[in-house]
Amino acid sequence: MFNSVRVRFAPSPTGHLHIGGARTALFNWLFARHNDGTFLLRIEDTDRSRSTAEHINSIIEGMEWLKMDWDEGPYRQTDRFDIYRSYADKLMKEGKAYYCYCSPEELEQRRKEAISQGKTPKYDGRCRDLKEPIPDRNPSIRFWMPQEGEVTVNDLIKGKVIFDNANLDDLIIVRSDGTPTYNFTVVVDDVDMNITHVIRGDDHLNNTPKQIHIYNAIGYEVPFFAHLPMILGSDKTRLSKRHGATSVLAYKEMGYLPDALVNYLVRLGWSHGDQEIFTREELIQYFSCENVGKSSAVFNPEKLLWLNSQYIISSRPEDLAELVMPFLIKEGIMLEGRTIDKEWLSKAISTLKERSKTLVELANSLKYYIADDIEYDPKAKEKFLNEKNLPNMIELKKLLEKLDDFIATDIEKVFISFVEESNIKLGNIAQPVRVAVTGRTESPGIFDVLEVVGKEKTLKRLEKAIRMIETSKV
RNA sequence: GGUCCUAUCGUCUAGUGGCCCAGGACAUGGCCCUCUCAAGGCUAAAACACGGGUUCGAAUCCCGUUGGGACCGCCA
Repeated sequence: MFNSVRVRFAPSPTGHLHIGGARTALFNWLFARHNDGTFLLRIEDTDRSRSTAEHINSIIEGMEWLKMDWDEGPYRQTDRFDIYRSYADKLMKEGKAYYCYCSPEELEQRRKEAISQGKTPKYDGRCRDLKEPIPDRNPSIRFWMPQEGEVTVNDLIKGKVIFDNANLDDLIIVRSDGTPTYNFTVVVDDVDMNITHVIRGDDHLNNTPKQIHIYNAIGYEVPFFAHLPMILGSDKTRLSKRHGATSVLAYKEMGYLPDALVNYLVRLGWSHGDQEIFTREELIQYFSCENVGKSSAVFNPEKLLWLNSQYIISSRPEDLAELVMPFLIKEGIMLEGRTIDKEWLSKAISTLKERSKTLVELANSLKYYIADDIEYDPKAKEKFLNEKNLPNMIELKKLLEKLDDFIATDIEKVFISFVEESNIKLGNIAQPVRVAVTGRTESPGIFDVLEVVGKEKTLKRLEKAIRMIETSKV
């Protein structure tokens, strides 16, 4: 039994935080929070040539955006080389590791040969019993893997998985330049950081038996393992750039809500009966490795989009007003630094919530509320802003001018009585007005639109439309 | 090629031997609501990969086949 749960997310900063990584992080985070444990962030940057500070920042930004807070770290493996060194020395001293003088080129050549002969490429162990160093060569350090027997991985998700030791390679734990390698650093760190549960992608399942042997050699108890199924693209191959956006921050820019992404990601592989939408609290309360599926899942952008629209619908307009602000500026709908009446904006948003699937869509719809002037959609203009509708528009404008309280219920009364008196359908007047005021054929209910746009702008826009029709008449 | 994982509607999944001639959700079609567009409601079509066992009984357990995926680096 362990005292308390300690889990970690250990990304390599060779790219942005992507969908797959984010889900791994999320499951770790949920597991920690559910068990009242500790969640740590560890940057695995031992590959110095491919790791960048920019990616570290981007990963952290992604984590923060998704509101997955960590209790310890971020640790960086490059800060911990002394620790790996001491463990490597210990293994050398105990005869559990040895110097290997084979050069990468030689190894590569032997590997190619093995493959061409149809054999499994495997290190032949030729340096194991070397008594004398080979001069003028910097050796790497290899771990002496047991050659007989088997290891079993007791996986919380996959169950019991048995590996034959004979298939395991003597892997390099320290490169010839003195830097440690992945399979060694993970074990040392997980031991050193008292990790109780290793939750990661199942692409690591095959590494696990090797790591277990390293745990044994170092003399530490192995943690629990949970290997998560992969996320695939629509063609069932590993999710990559080919499948569209894979960076978490790209979804931020496309106007997705972090909670929606989290909700979508958690349902890829995990379920709780038939429930589709969860609050964070529910996720933390319900999450368990037992309910994680074993098979890989295909990433489905349409369902994510639907979830996002659901989250927008259930958000408070005031909150959406804050969230949409950067998009209004980015889309050039609002000038940076210009102030806007928050209460009015919230009212506008409440009419738009259920027709916006993303914050970008919301911002674009907000355009006809905020802008001083509107542009007509050419087709809409042609169909509704014409001579046929002109008399009605003129008449309605007159009636609206007389209205003191420019609120939806009163506006509606004006429309209804006008429609009854002139014996036309509501649509016959609503659509031309809609185009005159929004420039489009689709919008929230016209009475609400007019109220939000306000009397002054409404009349101005109607006037403009009327004049435009009149001048084009000649 | 070797090793390992995996297999329910197009997709995400419920299902842990009888409650299942398989339920929910996205997407798709139809209808309702309606000033447009949505949202919402109703509804339709849509799956246990295949073959053997075990069992009174199998989507569920076992074996095989096939399909899919991952790993086999001085990458992580």
